[in-house]
Amino acid sequence: MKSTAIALQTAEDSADTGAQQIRDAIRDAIVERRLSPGTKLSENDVGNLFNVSRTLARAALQALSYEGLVSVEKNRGAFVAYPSPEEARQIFAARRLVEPGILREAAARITPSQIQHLKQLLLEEGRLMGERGQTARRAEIKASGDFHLTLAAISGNAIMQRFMDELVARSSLVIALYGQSTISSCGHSEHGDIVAAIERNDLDEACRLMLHHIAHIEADLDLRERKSVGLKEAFEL
Amino acid sequence: MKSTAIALQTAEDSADTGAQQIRDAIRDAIVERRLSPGTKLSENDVGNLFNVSRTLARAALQALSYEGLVSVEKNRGAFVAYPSPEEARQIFAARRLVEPGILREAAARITPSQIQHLKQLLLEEGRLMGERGQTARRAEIKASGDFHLTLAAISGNAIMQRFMDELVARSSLVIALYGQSTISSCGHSEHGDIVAAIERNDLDEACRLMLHHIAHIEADLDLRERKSVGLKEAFEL
DNA sequence: GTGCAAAATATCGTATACAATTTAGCCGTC
DNA sequence: GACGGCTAAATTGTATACGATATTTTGCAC
Repeated sequence: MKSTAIALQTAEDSADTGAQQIRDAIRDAIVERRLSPGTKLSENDVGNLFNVSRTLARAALQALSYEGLVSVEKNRGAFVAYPSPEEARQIFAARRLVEPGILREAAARITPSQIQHLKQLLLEEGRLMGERGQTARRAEIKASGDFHLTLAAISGNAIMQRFMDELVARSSLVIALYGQSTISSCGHSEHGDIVAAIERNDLDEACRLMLHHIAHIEADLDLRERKSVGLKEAFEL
Repeated sequence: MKSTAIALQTAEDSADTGAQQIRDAIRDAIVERRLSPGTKLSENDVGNLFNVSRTLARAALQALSYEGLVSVEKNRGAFVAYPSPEEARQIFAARRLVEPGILREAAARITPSQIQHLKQLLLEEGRLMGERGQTARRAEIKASGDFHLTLAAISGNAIMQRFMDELVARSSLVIALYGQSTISSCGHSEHGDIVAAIERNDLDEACRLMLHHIAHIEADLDLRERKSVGLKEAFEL
């Protein structure tokens, strides 16, 4: 198997050049659920896949481990993160904690053209929901997260934006693991409601809706401890 | 110069072994202000200082760059971060955003022994304020941050705790750069007030005090744009 | 055929080596 | 004396190499 999916933006200004691209490519693959939780990411394989040395592969995996998307176990290797139910709860607790604040900040600074941009996103999201197929599903997942990330971007705080990046990405992992409903991106309409509340400047309501929205996503999860079923238990009985 | 200051905790379970120690050592040096913003951290020097190869030095610097304590510029090297006034504002905005929430969560779960622990910290902090000398000053800086970090730990959310780690460390950098008053750790008494409010279960007041406290720290900063004064301007006139 | 021990294999941890880029010094010209 | 370009030194970017640790396989005894 040769290098399959690269094709990302050219480059940023910071960080080491090569590793960044690999990092982003893997990150996208995880967020779009082409890579399942627990999948082993050996440095050799990653390096071969992107035609770089283990050095760069390793750097990329390290970077991903800082965001919690990959867990590296000493002398054993790197794996796509497999968040525990407790971790999942903490991720959503963190989102409940920060997203209302981000929303308030964003609403305070939002411009008409940015509102337009948000609506554009919503439209796109709705369109994807109608389509069929894996690619549409993946795009939909991404679009669903993009709504929250765009709000963070509008808030104008780069630090919170980066944090939300991490939280949204990890949320995607959690949903992949524990999500029940087939509807991957829950409550598209809820996004619309939030925008509407922002537009009529009803911040308290917007925050309430945001919290409701997050709770709604979380409610779709089945966070019972799974005892790594891959063993004989799966076949007994 | 040989290896000077190591002596940290032995090891953790995750991440690569060696780089972690170096990372922590440099991190401590930055937070305690033994390393000034803008100081160049060449991979060679770091490696020599800790008697490891550039590989590990590089990994440590990369890790620090993810926390925003070090900025690596492509093909130019790594430097102790020199946060811009805008960055400084965002750091404190982020703290105002998350710390009340963390405080509420912590207060809801806090046990008597943890309250005791907090008071212990306060005592230690007060003791250090009385002492003289660089080492006492450094310990005081660390203790001041530890109060906020302990609260995050008590909240029981590992994700928020890690985020606070980053925010507190970066705050230390900002204060080193833009702080005016000689009193490095402002408002020790404010920490005490917060604990008191928690103890009598007055959460709203505790949050109010926390926000006031953060604002107080920020008010001591002089966040005017400094046009990299290292040039001729410093000598003209 | 099952269970354990030991070699073989795969994979990670770290160091070293080489290529590419930037920075500093030098020299000649204007 | 100041400016511009050229060469040399220093520093980073990436690859390869070697030793250490974990995993799998093999072989043998029971």
